[in-house]
Amino acid sequence: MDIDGLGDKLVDQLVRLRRIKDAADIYLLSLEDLITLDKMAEKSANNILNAIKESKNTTLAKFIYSLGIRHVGEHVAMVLAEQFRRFDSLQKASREELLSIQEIGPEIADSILSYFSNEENISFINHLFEAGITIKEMPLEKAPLKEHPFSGKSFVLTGILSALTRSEAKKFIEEKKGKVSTSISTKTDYLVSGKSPGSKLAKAKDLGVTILSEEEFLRTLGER
DNA sequence: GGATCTGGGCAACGACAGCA
DNA sequence: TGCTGTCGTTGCCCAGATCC
Repeated sequence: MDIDGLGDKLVDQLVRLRRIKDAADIYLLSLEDLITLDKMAEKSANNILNAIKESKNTTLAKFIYSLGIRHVGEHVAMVLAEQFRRFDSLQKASREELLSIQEIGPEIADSILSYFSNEENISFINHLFEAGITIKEMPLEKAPLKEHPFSGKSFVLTGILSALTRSEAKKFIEEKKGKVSTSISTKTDYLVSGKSPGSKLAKAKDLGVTILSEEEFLRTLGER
């Protein structure tokens, strides 16, 4: 659910002290529950409570990703959200429906079916909704986007970006119908190179990939 | 000011999907 | 069936925020 400030050490403490039994209990935590933890004062506790509150209203893709279904990461979760639009539709999906989706093969389909056939998982999902999680509605039909230079192109990001974070850059590319990958291949169209680029820059040059500086990327992003 | 924790970033590796 | 490209996971490092 991408809650800022809630890392593994804190979760460890919360579980150890029996403040939470599963992830849904995080949404029932109070200031008193947090403030008594090690290395936790009022400021941090309030930051975490705000982050928890903000994460309650989430997107379908993020919610699917957060369930931790094997083989379903951020990308596959987005594919499933685009396809099914509603969480209950995904829950009821048949193997055939899942296999008919581009990028979903038998392993992933079986993993999803297995997850939703487990009663413990269903009870956990119900617990999350009872704790106040809401999923933002997805429009039935997406408004047609004007063709953008990034549309249909494959991107890889390297180095430190100064004007935006990687996740923001990724979000912007995806909004323009581009795709973000983690490794350079012959199918990569653009490498966006920030400060202190890694080995990807050399590989991109070898493969003749177009290299964009952060400034060029932002300028092109603003086009159309 | 040191200690601790988190988040961001990179790299490596295994697993998966798609294709010939 | 093997190959290629992509994705997910994990581990490591570093910088920044916060606590004590």
